[in-house]
Amino acid sequence: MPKKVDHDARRRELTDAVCRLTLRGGLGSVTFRQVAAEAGVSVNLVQYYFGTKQGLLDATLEHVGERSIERLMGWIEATDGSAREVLGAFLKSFIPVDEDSRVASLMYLSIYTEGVIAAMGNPDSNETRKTEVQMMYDTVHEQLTRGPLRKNVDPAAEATLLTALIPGLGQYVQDGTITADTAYGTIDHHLDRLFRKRS
Amino acid sequence: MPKKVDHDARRRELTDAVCRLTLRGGLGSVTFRQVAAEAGVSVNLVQYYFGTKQGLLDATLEHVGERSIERLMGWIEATDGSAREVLGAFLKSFIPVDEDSRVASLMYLSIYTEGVIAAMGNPDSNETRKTEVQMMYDTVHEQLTRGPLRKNVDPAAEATLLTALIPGLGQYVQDGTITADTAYGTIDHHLDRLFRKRS
DNA sequence: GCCTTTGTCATACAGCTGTACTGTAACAGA
DNA sequence: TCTGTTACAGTACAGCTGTATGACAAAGGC
Repeated sequence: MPKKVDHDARRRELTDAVCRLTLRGGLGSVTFRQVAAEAGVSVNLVQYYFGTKQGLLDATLEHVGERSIERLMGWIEATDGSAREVLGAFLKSFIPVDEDSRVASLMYLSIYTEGVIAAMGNPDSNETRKTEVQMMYDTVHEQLTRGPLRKNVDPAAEATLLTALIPGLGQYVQDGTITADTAYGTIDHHLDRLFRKRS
Repeated sequence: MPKKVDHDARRRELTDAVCRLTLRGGLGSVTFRQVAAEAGVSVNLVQYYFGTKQGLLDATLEHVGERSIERLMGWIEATDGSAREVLGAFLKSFIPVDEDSRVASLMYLSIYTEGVIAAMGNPDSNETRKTEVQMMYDTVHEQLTRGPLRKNVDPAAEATLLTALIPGLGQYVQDGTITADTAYGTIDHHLDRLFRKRS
């Protein structure tokens, strides 16, 4: 096989270009030609590596997701391992604070939401999204059950609330309605309401 | 002046067509030609009444918003006027339950979010969105201050949480992740946590 | 009765889109 | 050294988009 090229690296270069474009001009400005120009390659190269446009967007989301998970792992390792701390780190990881998490948040809000909107009329597919939300719910629920919770706190009900709350907080931080600190404060404040303080 | 035509009615026919199309195939399927076909008129008529496409979308959002407000007013009048009940009605009005509110929720999620995404790189404009969110926050905050609240409940912090929570709940109901009853339950449960029960 | 305005249609246009096709330089294995 | 595969570029194509232009029927004011 001739001309050994690191495919993964090349693909990442291109999906990075997608991220930069989205960050600048929104998803609407992400076209094959724009991506090619941004990455300094030919249009066909983008096709060559991703085939279709949906393939490009899917790969972008995947790459962004991978980096988000890596970031999250780092955060969790920095905690004391208690349910309260781990859950806090998990929830806060969805709040865009630096360039990386801003990109992640934006890409998810863009591609993801677009997919949801497009697949809204017909109830087929839309599966991946549900499982993603379900995973978030499950994670939150799992940490909540680890406790220690205050009296009359229902893990299932609170997991639903938190799972619905976090994307909204992230979005408001993203568009500058509130600051990241306010979002953090909201999360901490609510977690204080759920968890018993340990002595 | 010849050929008297009810402009408002005509415009509403066209924006209704936009809603139906969005409900079926997402915002991506809303084009001048599709709208014209759906409404059974010529392409140019859509231009004639709205000029540009942005004008069409803006008018659609406006019409949807008007009907949402009417619906909300009805709900509020059905309450006992207490802060707890009024706030509950206000928050629940954002949860899509019937065809009307489903359309409202979807149109906002679509047009609105798209606008936010598009205007994300450049921090200009984006004003209208902020004021909308601000209005929601203000309304929630106003009702919270009416009380009676439990001890140690901060209206500002809780208004932030609720304002971020509601869109997420609405979206999950929209895509079938949770039921409307679950969303209602989440809202009621949380309001119970904030308000003192009156005897 | 005529004329101007208004509502409506049909069609044209330039631009952009995703995708397909053709060509070609470089390198690996024979 | 030859050959087949790989990584890329250039360009063509069909389709769709929003928008502009031109024509035409109808109806009220003079």
